[in-house]
Amino acid sequence: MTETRGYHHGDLRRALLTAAVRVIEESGPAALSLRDLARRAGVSHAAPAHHFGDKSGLLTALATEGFDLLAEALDGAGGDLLDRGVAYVDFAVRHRAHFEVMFRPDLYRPDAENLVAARQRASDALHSGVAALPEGHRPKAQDPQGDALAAWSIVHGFATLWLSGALPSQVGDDDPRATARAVARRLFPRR
Amino acid sequence: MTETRGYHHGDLRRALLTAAVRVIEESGPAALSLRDLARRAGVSHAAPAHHFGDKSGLLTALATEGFDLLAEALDGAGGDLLDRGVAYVDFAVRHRAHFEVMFRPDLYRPDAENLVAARQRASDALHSGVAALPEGHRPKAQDPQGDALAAWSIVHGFATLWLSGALPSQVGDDDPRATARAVARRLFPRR
DNA sequence: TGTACATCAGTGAACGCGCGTTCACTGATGTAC
DNA sequence: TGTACATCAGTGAACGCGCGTTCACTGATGTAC
Repeated sequence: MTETRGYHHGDLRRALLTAAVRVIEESGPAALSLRDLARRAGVSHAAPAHHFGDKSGLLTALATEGFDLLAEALDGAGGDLLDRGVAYVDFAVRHRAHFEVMFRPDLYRPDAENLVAARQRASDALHSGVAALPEGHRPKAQDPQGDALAAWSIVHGFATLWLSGALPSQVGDDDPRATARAVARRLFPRR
Repeated sequence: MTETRGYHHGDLRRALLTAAVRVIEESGPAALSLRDLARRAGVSHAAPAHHFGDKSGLLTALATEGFDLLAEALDGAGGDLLDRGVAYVDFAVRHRAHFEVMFRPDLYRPDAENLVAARQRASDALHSGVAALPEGHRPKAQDPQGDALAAWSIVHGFATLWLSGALPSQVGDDDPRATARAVARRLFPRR
């Protein structure tokens, strides 16, 4: 399993981020420690500081990556608002570690340059979906801002509830995407 | 400030819960430590164990209280589904510490008897709102389960986004209730 | 093709800290008679 | 009204643990000439 390696790791930065995702998926962000990540990467406990400085540096990198992945996922979902909503939920489910960190700005440095840029890209992707709606398909043509907020709320809420395990066990257990679609569709009855 | 007290505290259990709410509001649940709570309550660090056993015992009590407060808030909001949705958001904003803990079952013991009962009461309150909708006011009369899930998702999503500070700064800063109402209304265009 | 040197990545020992938990204890309170 | 006793709430000392951070170091890599 463990490949022998020389003094240098090769891609420790990546390895630490991957290990962090694993830990967060298993036990949540609170369980994260740099020493543990170093252990998992097979490296001395002081090594992580080299790449991230400290814990919040690592989480800033993770959140940044998350916002970029989200922007990609939304843009890759096409122009249909419903598809984009489903893509949002799908992202949250498949990248739950990133997702959890992204929406806990107390865990990282929300003013970091890279992070701000990535968050903006995700925000643009989120709003361009609503803006691209053909006339007559919007719930209320007068208020695209409000439309976007409502759409964001419903998919974010579903994703959050699903991830926290708050939903009754029969609901969307095996296929959150289909349930998410059914839920989001209620916002846009004309579709 | 500090009242002199004898050997016995009087209501240490309550004092510890109140201190926990304060800490969580300031720094999140991860920052919680029994020793710190004991310090804030002016009591020796071993005292909390007497009332809650351990940290997850304390958080179980906090979550239980939260579900009960939520059930009360929903039932007190009357029969209008929109009012109930707003009450949900209002609860989250005014009891953010409870709210945050409630939806992180990894922090407490989700199988504790009192907790299960309180959660059930909250769940009943949540669904009775939808069931009470007069015919014709439901978004889809065929699927009240789906209606409830959609309604829950949109208010939960808005509350979560608002609490995490993810919303652009102009949105609902001073009055989340009004914004929540506008958002939730989109689910029920007939109202 | 070889050598010298700068730079970078990772090491390992050491530190101090706050934490949870345990345990024998003591002070206060309530109740039985 | 008083006394004896059980119960309960809180104490304080002690323990072992994992953590973050610092620091002088060493091994590996790349580049200039």
